[in-house]
Amino acid sequence: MLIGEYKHTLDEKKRISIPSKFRSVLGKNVVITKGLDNCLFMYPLKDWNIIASQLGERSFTQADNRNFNRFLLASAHEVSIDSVGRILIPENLCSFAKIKTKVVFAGIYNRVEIWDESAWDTFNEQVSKNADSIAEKLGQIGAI
Amino acid sequence: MLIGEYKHTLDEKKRISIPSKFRSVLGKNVVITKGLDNCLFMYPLKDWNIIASQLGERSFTQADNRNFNRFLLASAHEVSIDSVGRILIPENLCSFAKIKTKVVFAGIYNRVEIWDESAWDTFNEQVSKNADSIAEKLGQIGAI
DNA sequence: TTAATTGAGTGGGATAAAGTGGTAAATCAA
DNA sequence: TTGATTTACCACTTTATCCCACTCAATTAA
Repeated sequence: MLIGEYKHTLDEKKRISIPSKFRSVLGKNVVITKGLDNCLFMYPLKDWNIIASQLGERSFTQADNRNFNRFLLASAHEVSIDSVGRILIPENLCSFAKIKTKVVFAGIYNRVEIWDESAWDTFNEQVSKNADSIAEKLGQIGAI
Repeated sequence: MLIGEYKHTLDEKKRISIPSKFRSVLGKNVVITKGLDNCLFMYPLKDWNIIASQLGERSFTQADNRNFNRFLLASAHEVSIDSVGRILIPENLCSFAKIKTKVVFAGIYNRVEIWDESAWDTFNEQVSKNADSIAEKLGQIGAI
């Protein structure tokens, strides 16, 4: 399972090392794509394949399907983890997530979220404030 | 699976190189045709044959069928990828998609979309803004 | 407590591949 | 046959990938 929060630095070549705790779960090849709330999602290849095929099988005749697939599938990149545990973050994803040099990896069960540090801090602060009320809402609809 | 976003340049001879990641999936011969939202669709030959036969078998008595088939089937071109991985984009498709020199290839599961760069940027910006709400919609109908 | 060892994170250089531009050969039309 | 257009081939430039080396922190043993 992917849990925990780690801060690493992006080098000049847009390389960044994956937290070592995640490596055994992620395997050799992972997929990175645009996530919601301006972060990036990273999936182990086999989890990604399930998600991608569910999305990809949907008809292109519906505009919502087309657009969401453009968002998630077109921005996805399969990247492989190098011999010392690093990946290359593709240019367009880097700029989407406004990633500079300090990066946060957040393990969220079956995916890893990749955030620019300052964006993470800001977002996290907001969520922390509202965690109580979000929890109540989830409780009401039987989520927890 | 065809995923990822790549920017390439069309040369004077209307040649453009296919992203190398796509080549093994696409094979030697591909079909390009008019796509929705003013882009072009490119399919591996065998996937195209399936789609084309599904469309072709719909009755021509329905005006919508006739028109959609005119749109998709009539504008389709089979093109072959040359020794260094390039294709020629047919003139009429080029002007349909308003392609100038900078071109975006977007891999969307079983097809590749070909966009003029500026058109893609504009469109994508809109989609990114609405990604949250589209995701919620798809989530509600059990897509993800 | 201190030194040694291990593993993780970071940086840089060499090599290979991808992308692009141009020229020569071939095909077709006038 | 000649000119024009298309196809195939070759070459250069840039980008990406791989590999090696160094630093730092943490853990373990003397």
